[in-house]
Amino acid sequence: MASITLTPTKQLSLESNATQTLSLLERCSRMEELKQIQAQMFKTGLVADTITVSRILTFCVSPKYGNLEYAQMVFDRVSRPNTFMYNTMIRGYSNHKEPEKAFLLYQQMLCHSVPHNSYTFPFLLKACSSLLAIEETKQIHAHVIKLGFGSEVFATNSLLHVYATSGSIKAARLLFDQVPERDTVSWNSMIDGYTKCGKMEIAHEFFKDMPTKNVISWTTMISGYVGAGMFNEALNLFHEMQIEGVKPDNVALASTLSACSHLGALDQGRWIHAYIDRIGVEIDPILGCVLIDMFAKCGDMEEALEVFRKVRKKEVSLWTAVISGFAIHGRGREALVWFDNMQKVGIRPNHITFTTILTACSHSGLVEEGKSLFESMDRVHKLSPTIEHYGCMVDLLGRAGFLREAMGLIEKMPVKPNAVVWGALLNACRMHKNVELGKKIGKFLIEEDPNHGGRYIHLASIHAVAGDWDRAVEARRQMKDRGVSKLPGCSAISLNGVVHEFLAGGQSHPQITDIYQMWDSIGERLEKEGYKPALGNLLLDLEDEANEMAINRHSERLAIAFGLLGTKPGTTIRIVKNLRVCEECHTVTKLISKIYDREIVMRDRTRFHLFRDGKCTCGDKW
DNA sequence: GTAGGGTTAG
Repeated sequence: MASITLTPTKQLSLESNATQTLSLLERCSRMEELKQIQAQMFKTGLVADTITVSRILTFCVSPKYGNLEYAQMVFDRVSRPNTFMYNTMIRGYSNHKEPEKAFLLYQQMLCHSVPHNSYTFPFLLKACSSLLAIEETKQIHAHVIKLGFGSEVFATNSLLHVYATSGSIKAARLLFDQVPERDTVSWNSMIDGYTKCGKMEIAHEFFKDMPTKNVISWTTMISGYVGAGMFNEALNLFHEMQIEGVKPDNVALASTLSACSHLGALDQGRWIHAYIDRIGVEIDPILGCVLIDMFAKCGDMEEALEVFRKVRKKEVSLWTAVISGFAIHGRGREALVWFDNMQKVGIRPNHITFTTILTACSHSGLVEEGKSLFESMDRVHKLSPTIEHYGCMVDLLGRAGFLREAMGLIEKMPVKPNAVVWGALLNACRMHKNVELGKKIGKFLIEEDPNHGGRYIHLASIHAVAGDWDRAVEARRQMKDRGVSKLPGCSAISLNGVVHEFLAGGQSHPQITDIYQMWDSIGERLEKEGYKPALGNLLLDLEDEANEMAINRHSERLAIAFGLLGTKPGTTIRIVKNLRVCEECHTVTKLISKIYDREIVMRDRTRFHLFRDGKCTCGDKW
C-alpha cells in the first residue's frame, strides 16, 4: 500500500475517500500540507467535490495563510463556482492587499447570474471600507435594495459602517434612521463614525441613547476620546464601564492604557496593570506595547522591562517599544544593545524599529553608530529608508553640529523633504546658533505653509537665539495678524492619582491664586540664587507684548508651582505632559530642584527629563 | 432527500 507522508500522524492512504480528505483538510495547518493533500487527491483520482473545493478556498484565503494566488488558481479551475465560492473569494480579496479585485469577482458573479445570499454584501462592503470607495458603496447600496437585502441587518450594518467611517456620516445617519432593524452593531458604527469626524458630543449622545451596550460600544467611545485627545474623558468612561460591570477585554484595556500614557497617569496605569494580572488576561503584544510605552514615558524603565519579560510572544513591536523607551530616556547605548539582542534571537527590525533606533542615537549623540545603522538599512536589511528615516538622520547630524552634512543629506534625498525634515535642521540651527541658515529655513517654511502656527514660532525662536528680540516678537506678531492660531501651551501634572491640566494663560484652576503666589515666591528665591530671566519677568505678564515670546513657558510654570504646593521636600513632582522643554525651562527647573529639594520628572513630546539636585539626566548640552 | 462551509461593529 503506497502512501505519502505528511506528518507522522497525518497519513493519506490510496484508499482514502472524500470524508477522510475533508478531515485531513480540517487539520491541515500549513500551505505545504494542503498542496500535498491535493497532489495525493489527483494521484488517487479523487475528484474534488463542491465542499472540498470550498474547504480549500477557505483555507487559502484565511488571514493566517493569505495565499490568494493559489485560491484564485483553484477557483479558476472550477467550472461553475457557486455563491459560497464567490463569497469566499470576495472575502479573501477584501481582507488582503487587493480589495479592488473583490469588485471584479462581484462583476463576474453578476455576469454568470450566480445568486446572492446574505453573506455576499458584508464581504463586498468590507472592500469598499478599506478602499474608502463611496461611489462603489452607493452602487452596491442600490443592489442591496434591488435584490431584497434592504432589511438584512448584516448588509445594512455593513453599509452603515462604510458610510460612517469613510467620511459620509450624513448618509450613515439617513440610513440609520430608516432601517427597519437596528442592533448594537448599528449603534456602534454610528458612534465610531461620529468620533472619527470629531463630533464627540453627538457620538456621546448616541452612546448614551443606545438600548444595550456591549464591550465594543464602550471601547469605541473610549478610543474615540483617545483619538480626539480627550484623555480624561476616556479614563472617566473606563471607570463608568467598571461600575456598570462590563468586563474590559484587551482592546478596551489597551485604549485606556494609552489614555493613561498620554496623561502620565501612572497610578491609574499601574492599577490597570495589576487588574490585568488579577483577572488573568494574557498580555498580548498590543497590550504589552502600550504597557511598556506607558512605563517608559512615565519614567519607570524597570517596570517596562518587567512587562517585556512577561509577554510570551515577543514580536518586533515589543522590542521596538523597549528601544523607544531607552530612546526617550537618552539611554542610546542600551537601545543599541537591545537592537543587537533582538536580531540575535532572530527578530528582524522593521521600518519603525529603525526610526526608533535612529532617534535613540540622535538623542544620545551616537553619530557614527547612527550613520552606520542608516547605511545598513538598505544594504543589510533590504529596507529602503523613508522620509522619516531621513528626518532622523538630519536631526542626528544637526544636533551633533554637522549642519553642512545634514544639508547635503537633504539635497540628495530621493523624495521631496517635508516640513519635519526642514524642522529638524531648523532646530539644529537654533541649537548651534546658526542664525543665517535658520532664518532662511524659517522664512521658507512659513511661505510653504503660512497657516501653520508652529512655523512662526520656529522662526521666532531663531531670532531669540540671536538675541534679536524685536524680530522675534515681529514673527509672533505676524502670526497674530494673519489670524494663525496656535494651540495654547498645555502642561499636566499628576498628583495623588489626579491629573491636573494647565493651559498657558489659564485661570481656571480652583487654587489659581495660591499658585500665582507660589510662583512669585519661587521667582524671589531664583533671583536670590542669581538667576536672571532672558526676557521679561519670570511668570510673565500675559498682557505685556514683550512677553509674547515666552508664553509657552507659562503653563509649565503654573504646573511646577502647583506641584511644589502639593509635595514635601525629598519627594517627586511629575510634570507628565509638556510641549517642549526649552533651554530656559531647563535652567529654571534645575535650580528649583536644588532649592526646593524635589525630584522633578518632566516629559515632553520626545524626551524624558529627570531633574535632581540641580542636574538633569537628559544629557542635552545647551 | 440538497444542507453543508463562510458574515457586520472597537
